[in-house]
Amino acid sequence: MTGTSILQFPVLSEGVLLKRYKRFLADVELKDGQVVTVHCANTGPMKGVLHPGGRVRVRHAPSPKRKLAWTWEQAEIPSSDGTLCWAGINTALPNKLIRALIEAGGLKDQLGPIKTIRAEVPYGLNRRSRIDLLLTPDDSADDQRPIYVEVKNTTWSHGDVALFPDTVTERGQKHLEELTALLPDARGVLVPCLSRPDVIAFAPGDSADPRYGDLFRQAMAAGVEVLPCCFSFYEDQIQWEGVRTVCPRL
DNA sequence: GAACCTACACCTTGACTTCC
DNA sequence: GGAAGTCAAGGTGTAGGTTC
Repeated sequence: MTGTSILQFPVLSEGVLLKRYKRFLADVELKDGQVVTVHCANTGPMKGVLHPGGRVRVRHAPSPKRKLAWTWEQAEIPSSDGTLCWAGINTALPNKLIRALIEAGGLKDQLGPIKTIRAEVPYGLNRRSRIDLLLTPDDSADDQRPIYVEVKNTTWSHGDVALFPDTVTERGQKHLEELTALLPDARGVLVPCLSRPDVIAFAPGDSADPRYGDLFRQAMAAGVEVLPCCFSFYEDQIQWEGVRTVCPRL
């Protein structure tokens, strides 16, 4: 079912990134010349996708509850083959994307038939962490263990290999340890959401966070499953490009 | 009991402040 | 100087209270 639309939404507006500042904010010049301040839903260093002067897509979502009416959703980036492609930068999107993918049966081969999906379920030490998705296998599944799914968004790449993290992430390290600790009573699944279509594999970003790389390899050796899911981004939808291979080390 | 609303916790990471 | 805590914006889901 690769190439099928997983999420659809109203057409995004296109503009040019002027500058990003205070990590949460960016100024974008829209096609009509209007300059708007947009919420940047990605507080990380955004390696590989932060290109002032480059084209971006933003969503208009005015609300009394929001200070900013615009949200930065996508950025045009140079792809591994030298052409241009669009990448998703909103870190809140991958959870929805992976949930929609599972509900559509896109990971049935890897996860088996699923009965229920719950989001943000407390788990881990003192239940102070929350797993992104907790899956309950269908009664017909061979493996009846609950499936804990941790989703990570990545836009960084080296050549055609996607990398995560792009900076030291203690939280990411903790998530790997907690996923490993769930074994063997449950299945622990790490889903790197590859928010760019030009990558063919996934590897841990050792150069950014060597400890994360070590924990990643330990987790895989212990039985944590890794399912890098690749997506392509359009102005009105997101399509699934399939599961990519895992390189334990770049 | 169902539906709705509100409050709260957590998630993302880096800059800044406070304290030892 | 280093460690720890706080804060920033917005989204999401859960828990609990209220209403019908």
